[in-house]
Formats: sequence, structure tokens, C-alpha cells
Amino acid sequence: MAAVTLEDIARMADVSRSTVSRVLNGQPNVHPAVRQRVQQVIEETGYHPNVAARTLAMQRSWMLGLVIPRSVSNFFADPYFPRLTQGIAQACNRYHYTLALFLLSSKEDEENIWPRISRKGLLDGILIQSGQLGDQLIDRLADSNIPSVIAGRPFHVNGANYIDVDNVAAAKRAVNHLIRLGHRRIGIISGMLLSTVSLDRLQGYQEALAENGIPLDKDLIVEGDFTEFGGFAAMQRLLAFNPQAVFAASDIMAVGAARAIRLAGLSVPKDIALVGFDDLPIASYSDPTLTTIHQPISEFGFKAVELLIDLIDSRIFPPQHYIMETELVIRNSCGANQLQGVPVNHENARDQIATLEHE
Amino acid sequence: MAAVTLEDIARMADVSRSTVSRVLNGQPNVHPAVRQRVQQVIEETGYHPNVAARTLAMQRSWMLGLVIPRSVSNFFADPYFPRLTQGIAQACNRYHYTLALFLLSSKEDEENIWPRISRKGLLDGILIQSGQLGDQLIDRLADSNIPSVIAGRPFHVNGANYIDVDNVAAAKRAVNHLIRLGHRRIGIISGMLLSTVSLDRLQGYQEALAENGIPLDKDLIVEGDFTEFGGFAAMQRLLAFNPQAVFAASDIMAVGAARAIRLAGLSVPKDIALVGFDDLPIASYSDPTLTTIHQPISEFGFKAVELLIDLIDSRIFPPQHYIMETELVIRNSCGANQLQGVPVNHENARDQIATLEHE
DNA sequence: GTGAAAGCGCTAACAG
DNA sequence: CTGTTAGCGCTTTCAC
Repeated sequence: MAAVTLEDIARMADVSRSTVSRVLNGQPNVHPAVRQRVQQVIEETGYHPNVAARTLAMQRSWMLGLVIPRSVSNFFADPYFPRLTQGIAQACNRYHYTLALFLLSSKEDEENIWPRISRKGLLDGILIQSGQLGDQLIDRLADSNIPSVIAGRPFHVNGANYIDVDNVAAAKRAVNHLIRLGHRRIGIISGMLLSTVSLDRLQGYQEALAENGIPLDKDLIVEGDFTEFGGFAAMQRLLAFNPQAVFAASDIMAVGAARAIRLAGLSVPKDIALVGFDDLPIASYSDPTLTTIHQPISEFGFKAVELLIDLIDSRIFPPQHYIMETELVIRNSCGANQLQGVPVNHENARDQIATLEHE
Repeated sequence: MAAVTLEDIARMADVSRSTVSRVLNGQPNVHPAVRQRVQQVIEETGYHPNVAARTLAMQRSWMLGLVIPRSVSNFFADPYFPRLTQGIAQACNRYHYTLALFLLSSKEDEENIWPRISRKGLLDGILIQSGQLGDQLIDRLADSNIPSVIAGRPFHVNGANYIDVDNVAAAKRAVNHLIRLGHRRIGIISGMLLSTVSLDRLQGYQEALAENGIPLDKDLIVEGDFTEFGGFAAMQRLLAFNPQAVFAASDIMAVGAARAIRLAGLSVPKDIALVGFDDLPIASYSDPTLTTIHQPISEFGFKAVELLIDLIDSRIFPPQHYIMETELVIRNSCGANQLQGVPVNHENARDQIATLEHE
């Protein structure tokens, strides 16, 4: 069946192309009877308008691009990204946009990405995952007039639009919690220090210590890479300096850290208290269950798309900076439950959500 | 800067639109000097052809769709999918296709998906992740003449093109390995039995037992759901029936099973031998390291795209059934290394790859 | 080698 | 309310 076109529908319904177009786009000024007739023909033929033609005529593709730079190599290791993608996809479905995924895995991909996404007629807007220092793609995007939103604060803001969670406050909250539990030798397993997320969480850690008069010990700061193994390796280095507690900048790294602790013959939280970040499902399943910072990953992606669409429709204007809040979820790895006399049953542990009082 | 068009380039280079088009598409029959001049203008203006216009004229969008049905709810829990997506994205980059991602998370999404992906002028071909029984999308796709490839054998083949791994042989290999190690009470934690993957792996398990004269014990067959928690829960049920060994249909479930075993005060592999499936990174990191079936996930995605493109270009014709092989990777969870006197060092355990001799 | 002209299938003024 | 008429920006015969 050679593709049926709007012209065919017009002929079959005995009206002009304009009228069919009006019916298609739900415009007024069409006689009910005519509308009815046209709709029936459309139904019968299973006709769907040609996207390319419509895009060309309207100068609007109803397509959004999601760019994952190569520097985000843990796209495949960290469940964070599937969840983020889910939120983004849900929003796209919701607002009738199609999502194009640009996963850059080689240097070549990265070099070719700009011509690909800046081609006219392809994307109405671009969502880009904030990567490491020096993603010049972000600068290019800012220079162009393509609507875009960066997921995660970029290093150089330069009028860019971004959405982020308040990582400083979140990390501070996590570390304050450990301090309140009586710990002073608190280590941190950060993410790669070439990203703003990692730097912000490290800063929150430092601020919490400072505000509580705890001197900074460089030995207790170890750089991880957001992978399970990275957390494991970082913890092994930390162990040499006898931390009483550790704040890991992601749940996945916390799991790796817990493994290293166990391997050293120590136990969580008895010997070392542990707090993670993300609140992925694994936080509830790991042994012991993980006290962690809950961040609304999927909602984050959803909101990013909403911002982008508002930008496209000129309902809002750059620069937009949207920050989302987080929560501390207390489970067993921090030891708070033991202190409070709550029985430690890691199957049914009731999650206790505490929102920090100050800051 | 109002978008520069091919017409502008033509004017600036003082040639016709046809000539610019020829240069753009690397066609012959253009005087070298002219080609040079045109290319320079293109360079200077940073011109990129309008995708929608080109798609409309060529009736080819250079865009592929990846559809993840709602039934594949563990898209977010199982690292399998990010890796698959990576392979698909790499192939798309390689062959200059753009990838559109359709992640269906609600019933509504699922109902609206057909009109969305069958719209003319949007996709040149469709890749669909095989889901549970009754994905009528697959039937519709087969009826239409849109080139498509299903990742994973569908329940009703009906002339559809699909790519799969040899799950029966793989599972058989895993279970045979356990049998060779002397086990007879071997349990299986399968995936959801509404999918061909799970059914095939279960069949491989049954065939291995049958060929070795081991009677089937229904109590040793437990259905999981490809999540860590599912593996944990399934193992807890299995424990009541004292299995000597367990074959888990995914690494993630194997990790959950190991946790249940540990919680019961038993040890892997001393008390219960364990074999997984997938060979995800976690298989090398878990404690003990996981003996598992290696399947080439990323290559699988890559090949799926290649098949799809060949179909689009009519280099091959439906129905196409492409099956990939797997390998058994022996690590520590099966106990083979202890038997062979190989020191069990779960940090540096050298992976031993064994390809089964028969079948 | 190169250009003129006719589409690709749709939207959007502008008349009526 | 409806049809006519121009495009949207590119490819592709077909002449020359």
C-alpha cells in the first residue's frame, strides 16, 4: 500500500487539503458534518500525517535530543542513568515529543556530535547530561540559539540553563547526621573531581566538618569514580586511616565500600558507619540497608524536559537555574537505629525519612 | 542568523541548487574547482542541510526507533539494558543513523505507541525489545512493511526478524558444569515465565538434567523476576529444599541468591554452588566472584542494528533469525576452582573461559 | 559538467 | 466555513 497522503484523504472526502489539515490539527472553522466525514476517511485508511513534511512546513520537529557525553562513562554502571532516562522519556511521552538518544562512546562520536545535533529540522531542543570539565559542547550550545537544558550544573554557566539538585546541602546533611551520631573521624569517597556534582558533595562534607569544628584530614578524602569497584578500592585506601564513619557520594560506591569493610573483617555500622547518596533500590536491599540521601532522579529528568519545552515555547527565558531538594533516609548502615534501640531487621526495616531541620 | 539554506549557498557560490546538492552528497560530475568553491562556502557559513527537507525529498529519515515495551519493567533494574542500548547506539553512530528511544512506562504509552512509530517520515526501521507474551505490537509490525528486528525471540514468530542468543544451549552448559562438579540436587531461579528467554533457559536446565539421568524435582524450580530482590526471595524458597547447587537465570538474581544463602548462615560455594547468567561486571566483583554464562550484550545490540539496516537497504529479506553464541566463565561461586586446587583469591581470580565441548 | 523544473507531503495566509 | 495558492528546503530527473 503506497503511503496514503493528505491529498488522498482530501480527494476521498471530497474536500480541499486545507480542510483535512484543519481537521487533523483540531482547528475550528470546520463544519461538523465535514469534520465527521473527514475523520471517518482518516480512520478507515489508517492515515497518519507524514512527519517530515509537517516538520518542514511548521519548522518544528516535536523531537528532543538527549546527549550523554563520553565523560559520563558510567552510564552503563550506575542505575542512576536508566532512572533519569525514564523520567525524561515519560515527560516526552506526556507532551508528545519524540526522544532522540545520542550516546557518545568514542572520541570520534564526540567530535561528530555537533554537526549531528545542530542540523536544522531535527531537534526542537537539547537535553545534555553535564559531564566533566571542558565539555565544549555546552559552550557551543550556549552560543547557538538552540533551546537547551543541562542536567547538572556545568562548570561554566555562561547563561546556560540547567537543573540540578542541591548537592552541597545534601552532602552536608549526610555528614551532619554522622557527626550527630558521635563520629569525628569521617571519611569521604567522592566521585571524580572533574565534575560539579562531586565537587559540590565534597564541599558539603567540608562545610559540615568546619561548622562542627572538626579539622579537615586530607587522608580521609579519597576520590572514587561512581562505580562499585571504585568504592571498594577507595575504601581500602581509607581503611589505613581508621575512619569511624564514611560518606560515599553514591550508593553504588557505598556498596563497594561495604564490601571492602567486610573483607577487612570489620562490620557496618558497628565498626564503621556508612552513608550513601541516591537512594537507589539497592539501598533498601543491601546488607545492612543503606542510610542515604534520597534524590528524585526520575522527577529530575521529567522536570528537565518541562523546562526545555517551556524554553522552546518561549514561556520562560534563559538563563534558567532550577534546583531540586533532597532528603536524608535513615536505614541501618549509619548505626542510628541501634542507638535508638530500634531492632535491626534488615528485611523489614521501616525507612525513616528525616528532613534536615536547618539549612 | 536566520538559518542558511542550500539556496543561499548556491547564490553565494554562484552555482545552481543542484550543484550544491551534488557536492553535499559527494556525487560525481562536478568540476573540481566548482566543488572546491562550494565546499568553501559551506565551510564558511557552517551550513548543515535541513534534515526534514532531506527526509521529505528522499523518503528516508536515517532514523531508527528502539521500543522498550512496558513489560520490560526491569529496564531500570538490570544493567543488561544500558549495555544493550550502548551497543545499539554505537552501531547507530557508526552507520550515521539517529536513534529514537520509545520507553513505554504506562498503559497509555503502550496504546499510543503504534500511531507514533508508524507515522511516515519518522523512522526507517524499528528495533523492539522482546517482551512478555502478547505484545501485539510485534504482530502489527509484521503486518506492516516497516523493517523491524526484535531483540529476543518473540513468542509468535510469524515471519518476524529477530536476533537472540542460544539460551537453551547456554543454560544447559551452565547446568552441565554443575553436574560435572558432582551436584545432583540442582535448583533453578528462572526469570518471569512469560518470556521466551526464561522459558529457554528453563528448558536448557531440564535438558541437562534429563541427559544426565537426574529426575526433575518441581520444588527446585522457582520463578524469579530478574531483580536482585527476586533472586533473594526465590533463593529463600529454594533453601527449604536443600539444593546442592543453583543456576540463576541472571547475575543480578544470583547476587540476590548469594545474599539469601549468606543470611541463612551458609556459604557459596562450600554449601551451595552458584552459577549466574550474563557476565555483567558485578560477576567479577561479587563475593565470591560469579561463575556465569557470558553473553555478548553490547555486540548483540550492535548486530541487531546491522541486521535492521541490511533489511532497510534490502540486502537481506525477512524472515531473518540470527542466533549468537555464549560462553561459560568459571570463577569462584561454582566451587570448581577449589576442586582443582586453584587458590581462591577473589580479587585477582583469573577468569577461566571454558567453551563447552558438546552441543 | 551544469541548470531548470518538478516534486516530496504538509501548513498557513489570504480570499471568498 | 472552505478552497486556492504559496511556500518549507532538499533531491532528482531531464535537457543542454
